[in-house]
Amino acid sequence: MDMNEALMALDNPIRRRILVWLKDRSNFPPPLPEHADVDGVCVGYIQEKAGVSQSTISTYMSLLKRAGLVASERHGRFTFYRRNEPAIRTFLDRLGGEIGQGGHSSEDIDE
Amino acid sequence: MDMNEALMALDNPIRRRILVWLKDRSNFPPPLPEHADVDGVCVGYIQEKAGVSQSTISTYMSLLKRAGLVASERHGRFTFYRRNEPAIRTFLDRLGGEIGQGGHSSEDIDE
DNA sequence: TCCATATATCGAGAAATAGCGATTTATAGA
DNA sequence: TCTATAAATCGCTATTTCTCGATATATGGA
Repeated sequence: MDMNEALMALDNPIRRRILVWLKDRSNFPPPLPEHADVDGVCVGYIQEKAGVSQSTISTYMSLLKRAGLVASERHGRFTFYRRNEPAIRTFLDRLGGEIGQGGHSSEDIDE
Repeated sequence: MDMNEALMALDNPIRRRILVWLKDRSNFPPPLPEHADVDGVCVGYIQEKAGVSQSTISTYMSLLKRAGLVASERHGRFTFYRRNEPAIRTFLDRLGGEIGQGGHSSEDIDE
């Protein structure tokens, strides 16, 4: 969990919205029957909702994944992305611990 | 409180550290006697601890201030910066509300 | 008024990011 | 094997950010 990468990934309204959308699958079209049990949303659906190009959405999802905020799973030709809840919680906890009120050492901030 | 600006300001280890340093004045040299009662730290001390140029620290503090995360107060030739605790709390609350687990609408995210 | 000092602002070059279309890769199915 | 499709990667230009030194501004004191 690289705080810089996570903050960078989140410094974009569309990428933040994607994280929010992924909370609830009802934000997306129903999955193909064969994927009814897969946990996550395929890139195409996210792209459609975000309204950016295919290459841009792929880059966005890579950034979110590199930051650890989402996880991906490939099923056939489709890549499904889902929130990485423990990582998101860790990120929020660490950010709050660092910059929030209360004692915390700045030594914990990695370059 | 512009979330984008705040996240951008925080996507830099030195700026995050400054916010942490400002929690505790013992991180800085003792104030001039005449400023013993002033709440905040003057730019020069922050610059010295951060180890960046004078113009850079001024820019850093402007970014943090523009994001609302710090407030400033001028006393004579000195500008004192201090944490804006309510704003920091608001920022963390909003970020947690948005991207944290639990129901929240993505409509709340401003472009 | 004149000077010293603290900070802000300006201007610039380097580096990073944004977003796109084109291309490549991987996979399912005919 | 060949084709179609989903997604990733590449290459590009425009924009933004980074960081600095130089300059400007403001203020207190001689």
